[in-house]
Amino acid sequence: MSADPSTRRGIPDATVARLPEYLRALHSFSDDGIASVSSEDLAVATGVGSAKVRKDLSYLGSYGIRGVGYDVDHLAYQISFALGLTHEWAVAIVGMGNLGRALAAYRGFATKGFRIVGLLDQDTRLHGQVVAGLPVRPMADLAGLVGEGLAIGVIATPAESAQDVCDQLVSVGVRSILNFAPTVLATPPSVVVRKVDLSTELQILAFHEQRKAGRAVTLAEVSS
Amino acid sequence: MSADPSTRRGIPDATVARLPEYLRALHSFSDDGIASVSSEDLAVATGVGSAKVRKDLSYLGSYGIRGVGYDVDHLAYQISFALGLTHEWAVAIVGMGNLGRALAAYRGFATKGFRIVGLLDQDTRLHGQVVAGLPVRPMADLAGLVGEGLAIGVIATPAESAQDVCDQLVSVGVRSILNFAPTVLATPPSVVVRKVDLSTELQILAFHEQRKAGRAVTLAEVSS
DNA sequence: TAGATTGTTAATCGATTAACAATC
DNA sequence: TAGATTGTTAATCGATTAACAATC
Repeated sequence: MSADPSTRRGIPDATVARLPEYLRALHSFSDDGIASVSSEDLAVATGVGSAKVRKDLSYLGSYGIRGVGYDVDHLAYQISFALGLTHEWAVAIVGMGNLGRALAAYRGFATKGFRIVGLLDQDTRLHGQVVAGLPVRPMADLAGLVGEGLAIGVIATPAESAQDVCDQLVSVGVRSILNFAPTVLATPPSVVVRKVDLSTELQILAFHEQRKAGRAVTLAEVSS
Repeated sequence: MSADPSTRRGIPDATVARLPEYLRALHSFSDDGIASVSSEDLAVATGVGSAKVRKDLSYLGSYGIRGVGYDVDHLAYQISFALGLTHEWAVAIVGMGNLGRALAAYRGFATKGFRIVGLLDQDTRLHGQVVAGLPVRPMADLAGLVGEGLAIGVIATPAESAQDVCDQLVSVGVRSILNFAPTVLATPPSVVVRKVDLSTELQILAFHEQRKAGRAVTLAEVSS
């Protein structure tokens, strides 16, 4: 039984990355007044494949009912619990350029259980400026924020200062970092870094686009 | 020999996703005046593991020299070629909210071979407004942009309008889409969609943070 | 030649998928 | 009971890794 707590640890990374997607779909079903869904319903809503949905959910425990499906609200709660979303997480954003300001203004965080508790920048000229209702603060305020529960740091600085900022986050005890700067960060193994890189995403699309263009040329040649 | 053109197709997805990272490292080496690097040098710069670096590069061909390493500029060119970055790609951004504006202002695109050729929004009140030097245009202008070479569409709208915008992009012939809206897009199989979701990233970090917090509690209990 | 480093092999690991017994 | 759908198994697939022969 994978509901056994002793085997409940060790949810595969690929599964963890899909859990937020299922959660979003479940919230949407709940908003539509749908109380129960099958793995096939979730598959259609997330584009994931019903066998994979069932396998993923089985890592959390046995929360479905054979012949019936999954209770929408109960499953949503179980996924939230597994992801650690049953309490709020405090987030700080470092780097108040265009991207940092956009992130600070983004409403999606609050509704998902993340609270922005600090906006920071190394540029003293920005200190005190109000962005999305919060004052921009100096890096020296980091330690105090950690005392207030800061758990996750978001780096939205240029590449050049990202490692320095990362070191400061790590030194005050932040162990989860979301990095938007286009650079690889060196951190101790205890720190988890996830990276979002806009140029990398476009480059991967370019690779596929080029392959499609290549095929189109081949077809054009064949048909001429 | 994997340099054989007949086997050069079919670079694994995981490898494609790492090629931009190698390319960035190589540009950095080149800027520092370094002409030749080993797979170990690239491993350190990218955090990837030298065996994986060599395996990844072997899918492109045999561009290294045994006992010596890789010529920085030549390897950078080969990766650029494989990714389809030897010519410019035209990009349109749809959705001129905070995020869309930040993306429009981002300098990183231009230096990587992507040119923003259009900013669009469904809101008529924004039309004509100038963002990052370009006027915001109505969705009806999309078809014309495709005629001018538009290849990649970036969706930076709220979730509610993302599918509609996506359908419009697909209908005019855009087959590569980068989606920042927190929703799953339905597209024909010929369209490649990549998704960047800020909330999902934070939720994955929350999962790991929670596991660490759980361990810390256990340790605290043991040591008390 | 001696030392260094690639490119490739083969073993291992982790993720996906189809099928179906269990069971509501 | 008959129909539906889960949870799990086992096969398959793809990615990672260590080791080393090839070779500069």
